Amino acid sequence: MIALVDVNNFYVSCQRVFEPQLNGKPVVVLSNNDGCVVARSAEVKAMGIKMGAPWHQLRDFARQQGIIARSSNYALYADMSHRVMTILGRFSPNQEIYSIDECFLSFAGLLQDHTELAQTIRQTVLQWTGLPVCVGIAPTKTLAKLANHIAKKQAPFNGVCEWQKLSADQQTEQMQALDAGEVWGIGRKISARLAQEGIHTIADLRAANAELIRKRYSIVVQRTVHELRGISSIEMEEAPPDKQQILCSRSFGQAIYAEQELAEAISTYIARAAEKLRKQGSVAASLAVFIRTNPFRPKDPQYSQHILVPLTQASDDTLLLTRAALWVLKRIYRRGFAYAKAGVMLCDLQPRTAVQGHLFLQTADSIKRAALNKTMDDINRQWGRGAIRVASAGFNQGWKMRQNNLSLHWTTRWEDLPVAH
DNA sequence: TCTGGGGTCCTATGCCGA
DNA sequence: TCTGTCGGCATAGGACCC
Repeated sequence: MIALVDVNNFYVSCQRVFEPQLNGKPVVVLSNNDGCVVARSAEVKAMGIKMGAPWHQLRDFARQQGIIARSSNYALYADMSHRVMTILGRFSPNQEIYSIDECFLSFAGLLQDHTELAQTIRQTVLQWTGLPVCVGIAPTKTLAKLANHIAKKQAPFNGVCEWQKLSADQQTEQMQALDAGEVWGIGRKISARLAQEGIHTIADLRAANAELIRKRYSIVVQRTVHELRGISSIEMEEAPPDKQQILCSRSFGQAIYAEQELAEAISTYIARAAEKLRKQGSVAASLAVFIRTNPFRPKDPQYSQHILVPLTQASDDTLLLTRAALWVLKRIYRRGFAYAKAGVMLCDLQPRTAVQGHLFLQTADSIKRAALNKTMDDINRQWGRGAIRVASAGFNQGWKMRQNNLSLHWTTRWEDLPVAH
């Protein structure tokens, strides 16, 4: 049996832990650059505001309705997530952290009543972190997700839905009441196609011909059908696999024109990506850079370009990767465009231990260089990101993203530590 | 003025050599 | 030698997730 534990309105709930005056009020958290709505409190959902809605279109309405906005504070969410996951890990020997706010726990071989245990989990997480969670329990991951959804939406469940405790008729009723698009793995496109074939509800999808589904859609959708029938087809993952690619991209606070400014942004992103790369002990054998104008302003001249280049030797060195990325930037940069976004991607990742030496490359400095990178990582960990950086990352950074409603870093910065009176 | 960021997996396609 | 086929591989793009 598998439990899915999920924090309700995670980002909003994190904000409320440290700003209790936000409880009961309509609150949204905005994406990077204060672009669109990425988390909504129950009050905001009730107003019909959609996930992903552009904030600039909502601002007037929000002001009228008294909606409170916060810029996203990822340092806070990452830290709170870590606390929640650590607590949840105590309840099962087998935990798969699926995203920043949810994880699967294996309840296999557990003697205790599952619903009781899930209630204990809810109380513990709430008491120790201040965050509300709901739990879905079922024989497959897809059903556990569905049960979690039901636990969240239907008050009588009191935050926990154990699928097996519903009768067959109740299970069917629940599935008939929900659109197929609510199922984990069925997105907008596939649910639209399913609807054309008369498959509207989850019950319809469960009853569909799995072989036909495989032919018309994909093996992924077929697995989902099996999972809905209680046949486990998506396994628990013990350890998170190493990343296959590492991407860092941002929209700019305002449009930028100069190659110099793009170079600063690219340097900053490479430094961040390389840091992640070193953290997982990998090296990158190729690297991509992209820049683009704002596609939401079709009347402006548009330009979007990216190039992927192989590196002579796979590396995790910030300086080397920066040099390569700036070289690529020179190739794709065109004057006269209003650039809105840029990014870098590190690809063809390999374990550092598996790197092949290069016959013609000097590596005399490589040990020194590794030490330098480690020192930079140490300094930035202790003093905050960007405390030490490559000069090409610049010092003005006029392209930095907007964060007009950023809260304090209550749990990760000493000077922001809340004071109790 | 103002529309996120970071991933994964799968399929289709085209090329190459056997 | 020519032609057809097939599997493997790389790549691009689409779909999904949060």
